[in-house]
Amino acid sequence: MKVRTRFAPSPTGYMHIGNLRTALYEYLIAKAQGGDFLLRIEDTDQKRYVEGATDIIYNTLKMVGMNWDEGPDIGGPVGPYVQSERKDLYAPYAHKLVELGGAHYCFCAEREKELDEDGNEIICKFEDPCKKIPLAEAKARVAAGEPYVIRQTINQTGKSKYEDKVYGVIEIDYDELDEGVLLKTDGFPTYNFANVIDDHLMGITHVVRGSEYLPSTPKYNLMYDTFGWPRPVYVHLPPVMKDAQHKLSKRNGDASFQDLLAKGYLPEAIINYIALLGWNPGTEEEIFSIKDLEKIFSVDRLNKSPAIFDIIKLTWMNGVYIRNLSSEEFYRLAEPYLADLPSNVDKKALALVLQPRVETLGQIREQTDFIKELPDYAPELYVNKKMKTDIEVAKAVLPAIKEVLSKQTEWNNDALFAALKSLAEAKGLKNGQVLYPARIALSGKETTPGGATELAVVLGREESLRRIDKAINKLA
RNA sequence: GGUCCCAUCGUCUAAUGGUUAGGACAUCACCCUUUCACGGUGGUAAUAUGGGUUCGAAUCCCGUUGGGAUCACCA
Repeated sequence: MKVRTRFAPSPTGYMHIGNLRTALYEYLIAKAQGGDFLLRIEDTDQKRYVEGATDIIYNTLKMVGMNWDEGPDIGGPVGPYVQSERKDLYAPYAHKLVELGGAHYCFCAEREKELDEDGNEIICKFEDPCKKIPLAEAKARVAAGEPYVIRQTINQTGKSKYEDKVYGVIEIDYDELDEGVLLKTDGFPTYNFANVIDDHLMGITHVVRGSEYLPSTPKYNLMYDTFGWPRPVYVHLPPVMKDAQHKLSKRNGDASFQDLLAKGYLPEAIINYIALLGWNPGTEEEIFSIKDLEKIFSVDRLNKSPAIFDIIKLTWMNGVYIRNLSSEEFYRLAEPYLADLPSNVDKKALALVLQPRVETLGQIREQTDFIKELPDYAPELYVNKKMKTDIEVAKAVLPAIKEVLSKQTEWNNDALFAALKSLAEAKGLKNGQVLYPARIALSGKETTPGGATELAVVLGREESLRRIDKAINKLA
């Protein structure tokens, strides 16, 4: 049977990392077996709907190359793919489940959380009195227009059992299971119910979701069984954590895909990194495109313990992707970050020296701020033991540098480097004793994208000479 | 609190009864170098804990500890 998986987000805001990773694994499980990946929007909670959220979902998936085979925008044989558009479809199944003895009508008021004297929530299992109402009587009340919900009926005793692809056999006592609402007063299904119906109707073979559903899965199985439908293969995923205690969450502004993009992370790097958060290929390679992953992904190598999201390793990996870019491609990506530099700056030359030096595009700004304006720097910057330079050396050599540079006709890196190198030889100095002071005079910074002559090329002749002049005056 | 799940370097992970417990990020040192990076080489660093089973345990079993999840007319 052809593998079919689905990504079923609710449109409640931006895409957070844990969500994206779930989508990725769903996509890969399907693609690794030549199966279909579907997109379904779960908007049964009208209160939480956020305008524009579905576009974020579409854009994110497209940007990272997770193309869906069926979905709200492109349709498919088992649509519609938005739950609110499927609304009328659920109630008949709910009523059918009542007939089959898997559910019952309930007329209780909405449950409110009870708190004890310390303000802690009292946890107790809900015993639904409506379960005992004879079906005929319940139907009469429904027919009379009394508001009702349909609640799952759980009469089984003993242990429920199922196998999860990553966690193995899970056994839970039926006693622990709550008789949850399936169809709400407003006629909408709850997530629990809509999921079962949709997954079955859409022919989903592998249900992939967070491990928080591990304890409630027996309830789903009960419904599949009562309807006489085959249970899907379950793949529960451990959470992505912010630290040892906390899950990465939408609240508290934890990194979302959009945040990372804004900071200059590449979609390819993000996908590569999160693929490895909870899965490994079994080899020592770790740089993979999504196409590579489609070939090698396997559920067997999924991990069951939570993984902490480590932005430092992501940053390193992003650097790898940046360095692997062609210089043209890097320039294209870097250009927006170079936009407010003076017009005389040779941005292409600058991009060339920047590429091996940044790990995110966002770092371009901080590395190039000195170009627009020479920062006010301390003379002590001229002191460097390894280069054997200090303020006196700088004082002596800067005027000579100025003279050489002002005579320079060819203003490119090789020519400038040759000129300064012969200056050092003529003066009996080490290269560093000329180049280090020149670099400081040009940038006013301890670390810079490139050496002295590279900076001179970027700044241009006029600005370079002006800055060296300024340095001479500063030290005088 | 009941139930379920998890536990290897700081982090991501490999090792499915026999390895000097491997790799990557981070960190440290050195080399390269026109600073800083990049690149190269090397180092520090882990099986939570106590019992079993076994010739042999990170690996299997039990307890302990620690952490997470779940118990909504949210998904």
